[in-house]
Amino acid sequence: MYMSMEILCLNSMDLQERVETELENNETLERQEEAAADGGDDAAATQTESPATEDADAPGEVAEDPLGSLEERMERADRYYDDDAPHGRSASSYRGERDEKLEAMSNTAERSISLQDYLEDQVHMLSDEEVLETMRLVQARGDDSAGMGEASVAGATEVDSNRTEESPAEGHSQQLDFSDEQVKVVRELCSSVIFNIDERGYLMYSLDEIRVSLEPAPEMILLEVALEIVQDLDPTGVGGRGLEECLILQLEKDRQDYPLEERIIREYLSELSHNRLPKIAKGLGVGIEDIKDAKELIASLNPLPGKLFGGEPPHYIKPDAIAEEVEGGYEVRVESSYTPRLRISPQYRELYRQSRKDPELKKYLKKKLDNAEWLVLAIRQRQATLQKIAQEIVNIQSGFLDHGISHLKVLKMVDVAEILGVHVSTISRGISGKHIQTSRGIYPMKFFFTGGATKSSGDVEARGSVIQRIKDFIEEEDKESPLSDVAIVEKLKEVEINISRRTVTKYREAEAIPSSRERREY
DNA sequence: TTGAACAGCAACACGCACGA
DNA sequence: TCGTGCGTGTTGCTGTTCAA
Repeated sequence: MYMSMEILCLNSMDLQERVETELENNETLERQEEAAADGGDDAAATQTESPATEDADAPGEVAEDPLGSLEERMERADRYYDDDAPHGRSASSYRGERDEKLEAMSNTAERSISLQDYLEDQVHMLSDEEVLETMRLVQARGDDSAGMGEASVAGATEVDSNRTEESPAEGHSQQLDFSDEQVKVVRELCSSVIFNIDERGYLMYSLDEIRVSLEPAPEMILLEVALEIVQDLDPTGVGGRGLEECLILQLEKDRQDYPLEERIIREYLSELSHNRLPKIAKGLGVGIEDIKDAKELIASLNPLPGKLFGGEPPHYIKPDAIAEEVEGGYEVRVESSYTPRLRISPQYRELYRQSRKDPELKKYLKKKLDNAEWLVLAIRQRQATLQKIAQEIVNIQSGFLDHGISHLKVLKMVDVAEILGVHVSTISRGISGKHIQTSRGIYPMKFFFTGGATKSSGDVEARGSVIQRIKDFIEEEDKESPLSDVAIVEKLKEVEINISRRTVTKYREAEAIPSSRERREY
């Protein structure tokens, strides 16, 4: 049973892998479709001897086996799979109908281009003239800074100071000759800069650090040109050295002046994130309305431009069970189409029968056939157990399927275990890592097992339902005077849900709902 | 082979104190 | 007034062992 428990624990994708491994390692197992193509004929395989009786000394003396001979059991195992096809409907048509849905669920997305590749492509597309243009711009900025002297440098525009902060001296002393060689070097340095951009789209290291990491170390002004080029690429904001520069770059790209927004980003970003608008207004000496407008514009910027690209490939889930609506209820079908349909090879059965004179071969074949039989039956048992558990879950949580999260009921594994008459560990292993497809989407089976809060009436409300109530309260609150967590506790008490303020706070945080201060609209 | 019993662990819920 | 951190008790899940 340990072994069948092992099969029960596997989700459909792991089971598929396990079956493939078994097919590779056990020649007595074969796919049914392969067998059909080979013209395999089970009926031709006559029962002449069974491994269950092989050890009996006297011929014809059959050891008692309540399950019957191994071959009988093998035949049964094969029939189990034959029975798997829905009755009254050909397996092929049935499969054909759901193929589309399954394909939609399991198809793999085209590999998305990485941010680095996207940026590199844009650099390759740049003409030499565009590179030279940026070189002239950076050179002019350096000349201006040098001309203004130290006092003037301090008064230079914030953006310029931001862009040259890495190299206050080099910009003045270094000169560009605008040669083809320098253009080529700048292009190479663009690749170095791009290489040091993280998945957020931010430059991970200072230009100084990047410079010393290169062999030979390039002139700083060329590295500045490279960064300038990269920061001008799409997506806007890429190559910023932190959130502040990232946002400023996006404002600049708009080719309009946003002095208030820039000051807020530079001086009050932390206050802005905590919605402390009055403090910002007071600090900048402007009206709250202006701050609100500025906040709206800043909120429209993308703080993580790199997140639009690549990253981890999406994780596709193959549901292990599918809940389908039937007249007035839900019916669960365990999804078995990902796992090859198995059977025990008639050729090896025949070989086993003929191996009487070769004890070594016979012993070997018996072991393989036993394993094959066990696997076929264990998979069958897994399907049955999974079907029962999933059906019970769907029966209990049908309110959720009909009406949504607010109707999710409190459900413990022990409840389902009691109903099905199995041990709680069977439920735990049965749902582990498995998903069920419902009309509301694909959910981990664990999702349906949830604790909750006890109401004063003695009823229990599921955690998800309590969270939904909190969300509803917040949705309806006066935005100028949002509900504090204590106020939410009081409102929950009105509907007989008694949980502490701390619990409300935890729920709110889990749902990434801002605090009342942060929600307040001025 | 099955499931009961147990221990270990993690998550949850709570109270309290403290600081903004 | 509210958010946050910490310590503690409770609950449920999981892994392991062992007896029937």
